[in-house]
Amino acid sequence: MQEFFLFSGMLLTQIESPAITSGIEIALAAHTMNLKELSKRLGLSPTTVSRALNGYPEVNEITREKVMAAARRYQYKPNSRAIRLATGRAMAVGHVIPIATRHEIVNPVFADFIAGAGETYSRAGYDMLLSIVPDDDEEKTYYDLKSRGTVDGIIVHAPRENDSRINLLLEIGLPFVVHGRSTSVLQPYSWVDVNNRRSFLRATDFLLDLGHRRIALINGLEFMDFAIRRRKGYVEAIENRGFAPDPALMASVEMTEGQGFRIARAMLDQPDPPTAFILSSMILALGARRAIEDKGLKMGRDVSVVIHDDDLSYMKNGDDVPIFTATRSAVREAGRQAAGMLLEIIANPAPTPIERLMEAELIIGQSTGPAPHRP
Amino acid sequence: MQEFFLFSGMLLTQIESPAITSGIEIALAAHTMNLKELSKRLGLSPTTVSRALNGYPEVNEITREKVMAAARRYQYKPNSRAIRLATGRAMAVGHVIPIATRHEIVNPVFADFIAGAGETYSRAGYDMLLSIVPDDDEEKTYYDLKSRGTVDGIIVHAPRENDSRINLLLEIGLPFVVHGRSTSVLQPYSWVDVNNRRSFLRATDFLLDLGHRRIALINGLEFMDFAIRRRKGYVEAIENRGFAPDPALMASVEMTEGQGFRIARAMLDQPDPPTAFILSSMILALGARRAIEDKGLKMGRDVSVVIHDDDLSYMKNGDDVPIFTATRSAVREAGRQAAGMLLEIIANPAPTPIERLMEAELIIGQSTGPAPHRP
DNA sequence: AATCGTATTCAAACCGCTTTGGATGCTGAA
DNA sequence: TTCAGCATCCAAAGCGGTTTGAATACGATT
Repeated sequence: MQEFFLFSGMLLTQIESPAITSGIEIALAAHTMNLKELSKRLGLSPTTVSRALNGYPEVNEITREKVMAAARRYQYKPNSRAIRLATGRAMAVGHVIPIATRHEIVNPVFADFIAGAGETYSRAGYDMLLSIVPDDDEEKTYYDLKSRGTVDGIIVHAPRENDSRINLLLEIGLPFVVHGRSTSVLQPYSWVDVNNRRSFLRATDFLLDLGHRRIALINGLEFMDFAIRRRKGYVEAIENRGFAPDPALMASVEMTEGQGFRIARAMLDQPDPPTAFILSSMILALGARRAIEDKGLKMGRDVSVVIHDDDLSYMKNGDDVPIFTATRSAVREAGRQAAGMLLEIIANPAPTPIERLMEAELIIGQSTGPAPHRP
Repeated sequence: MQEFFLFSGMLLTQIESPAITSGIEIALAAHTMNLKELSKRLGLSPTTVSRALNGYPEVNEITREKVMAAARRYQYKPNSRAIRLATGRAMAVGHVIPIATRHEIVNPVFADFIAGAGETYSRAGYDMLLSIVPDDDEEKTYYDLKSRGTVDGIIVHAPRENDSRINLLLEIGLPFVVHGRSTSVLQPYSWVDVNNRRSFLRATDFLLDLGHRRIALINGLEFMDFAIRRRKGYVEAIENRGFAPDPALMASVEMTEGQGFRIARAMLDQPDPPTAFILSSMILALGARRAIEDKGLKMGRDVSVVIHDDDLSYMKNGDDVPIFTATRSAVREAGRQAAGMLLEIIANPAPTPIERLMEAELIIGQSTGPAPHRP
């Protein structure tokens, strides 16, 4: 390395000797082709080369061509660490995935959300940083990310009803977009969310219109904001018709197949069982369907089921005809949107936060039908 | 900003005036507390402060205490961009997630694998970089990651039977660990894998021992290396008993619920239907179970099912008693292992690659039973 | 011919840290 | 008393880019 610098130092004064330069080309190209080297080869200053490559106007077009050609030829790629230090931008966005310390569940929608976001980032030349953090020291993570300058912004996942992370991020001034909302937070902030309340209101209405009166809700854990909103929609629809929601038909659980099965079975075993289920996820629904069929009932005839469908790529709701009637909202698209918004906010720190409310579409599948007549 | 620097320049000459320093403390602390500032406050050189914080021996313990205290007090966090440039290390690991351009499926095991890996990284102070890349320009991504110095190493996901990525990575000299293996690659490389062949051999053996003779295999797409190995194990077990595998009982599909349903139903509709299924994933199994029950058959009695269970956190195979008999291998643990190996390789580039073969355990659930007598 | 504006290029400072190669002062052996 | 050796500390040179503030050349203007 020492030698290398000495030698390249010599080159500086002997730049006109093609014999020497061409001799070294191969040996060095393999090692490190950096700006200094490249400009030396070109007989230009690093300033000009940098500008040529970055499209600044104050450089002769002919020179620019030459520089571009040389960059291609020597496969010059600017060192991202140097760029980051020099520009003061991290060119990276953080996704902090909390892992509930009690039950180590990784939310399955992350995969698709992140896939969507990733598309946006790579198009914009941004990196995506993933932090898997036990949910108790999540705030410390945000603080660190900010003060070490590792990222330019953050996506907040899985907001709770009153999520302290939002205030923290506002305080420390790290740009962020929330995937979802946090009801009790009063300060304005940017978010992308599905209209959960409305989705579940419509789903419930749909079932009510079919004549169902015993409609069960199997929801996600209700410290999560989305779950609260969904329950509100469900309750609202029932009360709109002058009925009272039955607590025995409302459950709030971890969204696994097993829980879906367990709760659905328990409800079906009640004296006055539900004739319809509304479920917060496809995975819950798979369990519920099992419970229904275990009881010798047929889904869509004896028991109706409506789900919320995040349209996960590996968990499609039927390939042609949807199996489940569902309120569908593609989480991947939400990922794209959130990422786009965040980059926008980073680029020009917005005066007013951006809010994007996506409506889920109600798609009719084979899992719903008119309420059966009571025996 | 201009002003700030001017002012802090004055401080240099007036360091002994506590009145002034304390006056500025708050105003500045909020903005940027960097090494230069911190050392100025301490009346020490950046060299010493840096060494004190990084635990170098050539610094007086009393000085070190003071430095540590000041760092805490001013909440000094070294800028990660600067560290990275200065040390030449990225302190980051890349996970390149290929998205099949045709069918945009995100492999659901990624979430848990990455959760496992993430634990290891954050303990070691490494960042995790996620690149979601259409699988056609995946190689370009690796090349970029290397030459821009964005990461110190890479985890290769979802290797195919003859995966060109491995040779590429060996060539460009970027440390990596493969999650899985690539049969046709001859050069040695580091990997973590489940013994897929053996798992499926045991699963098949188990069913054969129960008297099953018509055992169907619903496998993942067989350009994937793991799928090939699983099929080998299945075929081997059958041939070991002097039987011939029946192509009509072997399918290779995308691992979705829908495909599981479709293939299982088609097989059950054959004249000589299978009495048992071996399935490459839990999600396939959910579909197969639906097909079985749709036919009025009972899983575990009329039709046996064995699955491979990656032990995904949101897709547990029963909470107490396993629902499916399964060859289980926790993908999250694989993530931890792979990450650990990669960091090890980065720390001291190993002379010989590390290989870790994990055995899956066969757990007996409620989905298997003796082969029913033929009518 | 002198002056000016414009186009083009460059030297040097800077981003915020690490690390090399001395300095400095003090202790204890010769 | 002298000097090697050790403990501490520091100035300055990187790391590999970007960016500021000039310098230079040249055709156009007056």
